Amino acid sequence: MPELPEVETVVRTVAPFLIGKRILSAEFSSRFVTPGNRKKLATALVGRKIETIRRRGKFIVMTLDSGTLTVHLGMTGQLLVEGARGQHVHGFFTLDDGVLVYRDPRQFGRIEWSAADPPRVRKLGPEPLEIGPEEFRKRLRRKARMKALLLNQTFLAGIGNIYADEALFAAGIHPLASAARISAQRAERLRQAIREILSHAISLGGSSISDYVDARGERGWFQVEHRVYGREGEPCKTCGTPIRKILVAQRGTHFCPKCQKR
DNA sequence: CGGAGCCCCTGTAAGC
DNA sequence: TGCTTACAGGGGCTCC
Repeated sequence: MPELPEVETVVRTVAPFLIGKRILSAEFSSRFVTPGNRKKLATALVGRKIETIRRRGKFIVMTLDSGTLTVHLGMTGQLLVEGARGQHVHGFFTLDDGVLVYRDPRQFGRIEWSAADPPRVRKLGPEPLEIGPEEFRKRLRRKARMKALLLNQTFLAGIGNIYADEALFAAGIHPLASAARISAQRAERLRQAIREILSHAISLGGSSISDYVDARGERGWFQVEHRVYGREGEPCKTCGTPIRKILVAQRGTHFCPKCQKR
């Protein structure tokens, strides 16, 4: 499931192939990935030149010579610099040099074209790798439970289920802890943990749990360093206590009941 | 505003 | 073995 480190890796691996390229034609086949008039969208993109590409939260934002193309990978989306039309391919771009393929078995991803950054990008909270201690503490003054807050993209942009669980473990915070009651010290520990975990995950090309690969089709390696995510019943790497899994905000939530007290 | 609950989707795995 | 059901989850939505 692509979160900040995976999307960052996709952007880094796709950028060298895309910058300066022109879209000769585009085809879209999913009414979920590309809601609205798909033919119109395809036509609008013909002849457009890709000028910049960046990550914002879990979004891939491409500036074209006219308009902005925004891609969200959802759960199983892949942006590939080579490939062919086939099963689960819902976006196919012919460029003046090569092709760009959007593949997404579950179709939770979205591709949209707009004049500027779309509202859901504008609503995003700060980048977790950029936020400072004071702004972070200020944003924690909320009643929400920590796990739910970390998943909230208007709080911080880019953290999903895996990195929320990993960061809370690293900071010794129980997922059900109330955000507003986190001490200043522990809040700063959490901010640092988020930074370290996301940076480390980026350096390992992200986490490949099911079908995540970067734009070249390469898997990431951070999954082998997960301390809690996907480790229900296995011993905590710090204290040996079996990792527990509960449901918080409709998401599977993994934590160590001894290292993460409420 | 918070949060529960549901929905979109399909591959995989568990249950019968 | 083969069918059915549960589950995985990002994010948008409604409702309280």
